[in-house]
Amino acid sequence: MINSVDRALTILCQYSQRVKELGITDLSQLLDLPKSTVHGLVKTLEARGFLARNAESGKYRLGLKVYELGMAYSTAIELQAAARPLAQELSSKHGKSVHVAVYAGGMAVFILKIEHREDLMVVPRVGVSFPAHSTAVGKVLLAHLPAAEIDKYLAEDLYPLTRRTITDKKVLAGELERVRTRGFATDNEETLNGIGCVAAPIRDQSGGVVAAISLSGLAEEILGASFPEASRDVVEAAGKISRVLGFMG
Amino acid sequence: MINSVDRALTILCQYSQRVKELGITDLSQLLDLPKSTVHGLVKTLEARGFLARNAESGKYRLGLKVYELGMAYSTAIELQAAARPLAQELSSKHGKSVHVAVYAGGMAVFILKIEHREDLMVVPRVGVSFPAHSTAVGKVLLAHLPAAEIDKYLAEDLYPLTRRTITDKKVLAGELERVRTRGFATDNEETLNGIGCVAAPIRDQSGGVVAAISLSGLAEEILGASFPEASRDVVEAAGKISRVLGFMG
DNA sequence: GAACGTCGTTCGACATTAACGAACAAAATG
DNA sequence: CATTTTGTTCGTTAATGTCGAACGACGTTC
Repeated sequence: MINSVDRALTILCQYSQRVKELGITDLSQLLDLPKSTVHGLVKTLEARGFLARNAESGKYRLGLKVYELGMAYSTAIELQAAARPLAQELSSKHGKSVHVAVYAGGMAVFILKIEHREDLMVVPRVGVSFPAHSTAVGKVLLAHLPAAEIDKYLAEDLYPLTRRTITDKKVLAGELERVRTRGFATDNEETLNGIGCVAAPIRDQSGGVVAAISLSGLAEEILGASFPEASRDVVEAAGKISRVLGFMG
Repeated sequence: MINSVDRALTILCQYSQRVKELGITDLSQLLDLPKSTVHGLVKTLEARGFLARNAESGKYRLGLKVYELGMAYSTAIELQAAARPLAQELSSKHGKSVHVAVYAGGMAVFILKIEHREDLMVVPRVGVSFPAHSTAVGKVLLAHLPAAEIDKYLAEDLYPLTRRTITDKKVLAGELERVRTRGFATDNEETLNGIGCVAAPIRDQSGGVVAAISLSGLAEEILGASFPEASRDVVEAAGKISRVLGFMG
């Protein structure tokens, strides 16, 4: 692991959809490094277009190169191509939002969203991430990780997002076991109050789970009267997408 | 400029929408560096999620972190928010595709596309870049760069994309001057045979040109009978978007 | 309007450490 | 089964990234 490279990447990781601008001093505090060290790293990132300086504030934003590369992220492109038509179909049949997410570092990162109505905006925009232990897609992805990875996740703090978020390791471990046997996961107001989700795993030709698809709506609806149909359709859509990706079920 | 960081970023820059996977050996040849050096850099990039290893091929792809950061590229988010409604309006009025692009390193990078019909797919997907000297948006962006930057661009080879691409420095310099005085640029089959575009500059509160918007269609249509209306509407849309961004014209 | 604080930037000395090539193992290829 | 190419490891060396202090440029405040 190369020190300076790791630090440069850590600088980039400070940015998010919420954190748009950071100055040299901000970064030197965040990384706990001398300003001169950060300066050198930032200037290198700027020269390659990974950071761009805001003329008025003097602070740095993410550069265009980051955007270009982000749009070249082939995994998302391929998953989107495979999932979009079936996700659209699922969404319009139920009149609810559909999301597709992948796993990374304890988070479910959303790479596709299809919203049926603007009034129920669950995921602000593609690219954001939610904790794996509270969301339905997160639980699906978590449940199919290697055992060692699951243990690592369970070892960390299961922080609550709502009153219903599962914060007990034993309970979550049992829930993940249920996800594997049932073939789908639920989120009963564990991430957002009033919102419920049902999610199922998407597999590729290797048989491994590469993503998860979910249907979201009011918890009382989706986990109530329409639950049998919703869970069936989500699992079915996930299966169809998996087959598009080359999975031989 | 820090050597190792620069090299790591260069590795990332090897990837594009066309180049999805690269192995250690591929990269060591591309960068003309020993394999062991590349190996260290790649492992660092992988540890931070900027690269991900494909289990079957053993080669490396862009990692999810790149996607997350790309979706956090605030410049594009803000421009998209400001431009989308007006671009949509422009597109549906003319029944043609509309694009918005920004400038970086001699290229026009597309950050928004609104297609009216699927049969006329000019820009494959957002995030791709086209040469600045052949496209209408490119000429607009080029024309409003600092003089030193323009000279630098003109000093390089103006490679042709079609028979009509401007490859002469003097001619292009004159064309850029016309773009500044007229307030818009055209692309008369200079990028793609049969395709014509009209583009105008988008400015922010500082008055500087931050992006360009274009209307594309069959060259004989858009640069023929509908040219007066098309150029007027594109310039008008660009002006409205500029005002949304805080420009006081 | 002057003094202060804060910002990004430059510089040089020091010691860390990134870079390299060779040798290794592992897998694909014929 | 031989051969080539892959990714990986290791140890040495000199290159170079790191750091703190000092600088100049803004913006703010009293």
